[in-house]
Amino acid sequence: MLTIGNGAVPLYIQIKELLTAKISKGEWSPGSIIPSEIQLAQELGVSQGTVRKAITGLVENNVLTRKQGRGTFVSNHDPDRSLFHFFNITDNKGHKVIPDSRVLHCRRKQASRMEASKLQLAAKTNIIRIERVRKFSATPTMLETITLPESLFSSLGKGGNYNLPNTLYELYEKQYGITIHSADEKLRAVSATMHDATLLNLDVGTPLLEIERVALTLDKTPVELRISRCSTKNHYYQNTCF
Amino acid sequence: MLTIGNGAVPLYIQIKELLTAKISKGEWSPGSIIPSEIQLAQELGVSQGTVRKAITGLVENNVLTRKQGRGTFVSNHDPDRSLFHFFNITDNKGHKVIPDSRVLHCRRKQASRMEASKLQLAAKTNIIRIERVRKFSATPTMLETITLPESLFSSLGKGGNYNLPNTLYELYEKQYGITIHSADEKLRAVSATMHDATLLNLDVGTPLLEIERVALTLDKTPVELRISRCSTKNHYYQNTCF
DNA sequence: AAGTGGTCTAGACCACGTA
DNA sequence: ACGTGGTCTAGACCACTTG
Repeated sequence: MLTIGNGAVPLYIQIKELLTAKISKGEWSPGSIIPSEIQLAQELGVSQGTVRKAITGLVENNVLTRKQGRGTFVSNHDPDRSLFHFFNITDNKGHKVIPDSRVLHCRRKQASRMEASKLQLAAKTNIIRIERVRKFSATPTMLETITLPESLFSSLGKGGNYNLPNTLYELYEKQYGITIHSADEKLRAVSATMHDATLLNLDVGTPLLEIERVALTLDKTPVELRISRCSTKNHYYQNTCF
Repeated sequence: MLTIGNGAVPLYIQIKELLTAKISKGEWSPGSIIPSEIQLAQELGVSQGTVRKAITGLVENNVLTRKQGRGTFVSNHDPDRSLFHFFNITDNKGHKVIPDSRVLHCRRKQASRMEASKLQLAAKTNIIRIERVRKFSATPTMLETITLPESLFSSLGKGGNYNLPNTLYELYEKQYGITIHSADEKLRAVSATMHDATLLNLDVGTPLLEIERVALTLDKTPVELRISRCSTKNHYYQNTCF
């Protein structure tokens, strides 16, 4: 089962990859319990300590979640014990407030050059493009354009059903079996266009914070492109560096 | 030496705090080697595994650095094996390029309300305020205003010596014994003022990315406030979320 | 009571760097 | 050759959850 030998990859790394693969392949699904450390150790023919070290690494990566006395679980996007927020916007007091959202439209199109490139799709692949406004305490603050490969989310928003939940990543997981695990964000300052200005109730040319996010699954496949244009009059983007 | 008992804090956590304290107090200085795991285990009357677990935690926090065959060292800001970059600006291809910098002035003032608040100083405490322009491949791109408590950096920039190094954190460490360990950043989009526009060779009103950074020591004392206003025409702020 | 993760120990062996 | 960190084992005991 496991490779062993001189100059080889450490056992706990191999186990980490093995467990990661099981989750990526959907053999263990988000929220479900995995075998106990002792059980895994027996199956793999290693000591409990080695399995433990592998699991510890995955817990630190937010892939698994341990619950003392209960067991170890595959992390998920449930709203309570949420995987993580991915939401770095706070109000001017530093409080994280989740906005509500109103979908403006949800259209099927061919990927633009930029979308195809960011999502690593062939040119003109079919995509779903959602546009929505997010409000913080009744003030429209963010304008989001979300692009998804049609092949992975084929039923999404069909039949004019724009009543999408606020927490899309939960939907991706439950409805389409796709768990977002990490995201790359690029931030720039831009000027509000006429379109932005109308929807966010601002003057044309107002500086906006543009967040271009590519969301990735556990195996680093890009599955969502999200471009947010955000008024930073009463909010800011918060990041802590170590 | 160590507290033990039921419901107590785990040993490895206590050791972690003990080691952290030694570094905070300057008993072990940046770049220097600490006693071996075996030595520490004997001194503290615990097993090597427990010391190891404590050290592992600090390595993950970038407080210590392990070198196989040599020993464990207190992390520092040396340019080669650098502690970390704290620099999230990249060019449009995603390459991290370190800019050069030109100091415009370095003045002794009383802290503004905002500066006193962010640095947790009493009102009107003496501070040093540095303003500098940073260029990426000869193009002026960032305008930085750096505020430091005068009490900690008393000799800095005295006698009109504005010839400050590009990597200030290295200077703080070597010259003033202050090691920056983490930083909180708040990002907003703002309009270029006349002042910004002149120095960055832009039009007034151009959107700029403003980064307000408070840099902290290991014991979470704020020691630097840095406000950067950055043109994002050819660069962006990069962040990866997990 | 039984099973799970969480802490801690003692010791073996390996890989690496220095002298 | 020696000392360092890196991996791995086997087993003890504790804390927490569930039946």
